[in-house]
Amino acid sequence: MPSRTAATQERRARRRAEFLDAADAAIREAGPAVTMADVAAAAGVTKPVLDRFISDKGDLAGALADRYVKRLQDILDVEPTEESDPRGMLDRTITAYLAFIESEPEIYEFLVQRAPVESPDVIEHLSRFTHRLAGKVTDVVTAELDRFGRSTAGAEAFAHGMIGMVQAAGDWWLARRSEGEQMSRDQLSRHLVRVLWTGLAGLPPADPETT
Amino acid sequence: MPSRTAATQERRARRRAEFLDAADAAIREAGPAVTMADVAAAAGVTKPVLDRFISDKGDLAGALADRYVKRLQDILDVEPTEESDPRGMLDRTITAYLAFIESEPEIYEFLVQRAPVESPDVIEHLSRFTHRLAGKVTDVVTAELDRFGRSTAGAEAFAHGMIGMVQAAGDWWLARRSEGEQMSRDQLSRHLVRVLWTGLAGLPPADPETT
DNA sequence: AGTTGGGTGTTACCGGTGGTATCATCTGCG
DNA sequence: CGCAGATGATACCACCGGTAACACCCAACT
Repeated sequence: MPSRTAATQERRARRRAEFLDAADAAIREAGPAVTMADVAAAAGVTKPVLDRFISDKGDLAGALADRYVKRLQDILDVEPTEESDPRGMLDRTITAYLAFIESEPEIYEFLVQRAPVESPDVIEHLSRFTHRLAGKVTDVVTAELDRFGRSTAGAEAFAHGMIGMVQAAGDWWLARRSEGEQMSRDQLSRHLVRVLWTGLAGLPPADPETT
Repeated sequence: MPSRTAATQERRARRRAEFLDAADAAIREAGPAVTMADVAAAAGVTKPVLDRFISDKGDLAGALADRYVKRLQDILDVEPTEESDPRGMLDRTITAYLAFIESEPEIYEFLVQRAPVESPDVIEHLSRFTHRLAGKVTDVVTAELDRFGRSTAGAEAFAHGMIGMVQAAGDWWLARRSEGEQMSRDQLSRHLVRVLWTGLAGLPPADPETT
């Protein structure tokens, strides 16, 4: 009867989650360059205990990346309003993204700068996230291009570039946020949407001999 | 008379450059995750000798970043052709950038992923580079916006976003480059230019406009 | 009850990497 | 020759990630 082991596994999972919480707190407090000892200390235990639940640093980075990515995904997964206006959705998505990086800069930095060098797993994770996101964007963009009668050939490249544009503009905005008067989150989002949306119209018409 | 010391300093500088060459070679051979010992071995000496000329890993990363950034800057500093067509310059710049990351992927990865975590110096370096580049782009963009009679308020955000778009699209293209038939460097560049250039027209006021 | 075994904790250690102190050697030059 | 400074190497330290070994606790079985 595995009632014992089942309960144990339950506990293990909960414990692991606690350690991830501790890591989360440690990152927020000590910055993105946390050590395993820091995390263990934040959880009130010593290293080997931590290791029983989190195999190595790659595992930690992977698990945290998973959490953060899920959170980000939830945040970015804006409800398609009744009329499902793609441009409005894009605006809301970008605004949500900016709000995220603004509220959790340490975590953001850990996620995109520190974690990937710890394990290829994280790279894979982030890459998959980006691709899922780019996939959605590609769908929306492709639909819109069809509506405009434009070639959809470069839709995927455009989607990836679009994500990069939002990220870079977000980094810039985040770094400048404190200096003097700066554009608001909503202003930046609207600005980017405007540029990107109009950029769509720059794609060539759908007849052959494109790109 | 400091002829002795002057000659020595000359030698020191040359030696340092040799070690940087060795580091360069080591990165190309062993990937972006080089250790100081690797570099020392590549230069045919032991660690402490290396340390006499390169104070620490941050120094190494900084010096390499400096080199690579200079090279990239030279590459991106396309000659303004007689008619100084801004759109053509943008196209040539992007193409040159893509050629760089395609020819030196290890160095590119070291520069943007590994080196920044080694020292804030590198972050500063890259940040300055990006800002210089964004400054130039901002100038061009602002001029163009003026020509179109558009607001230049978001020109800087646009410039940074634009760089991010090119980088993200470049990463995507680089990763997919080997898989199946993929768009060529020139195609991607043209594609991005088209999108970005038209995006300019999406910038707001001055008067109501199309779509 | 007592024993037993899995879960939980700690101390002590290893291997690797960045960085340094100390000592040996070579070179140029009066 | 003999000195000084530059150049070299060995041996070491500190820190971090990771692990082995051992000690405790508590529930379950007999």
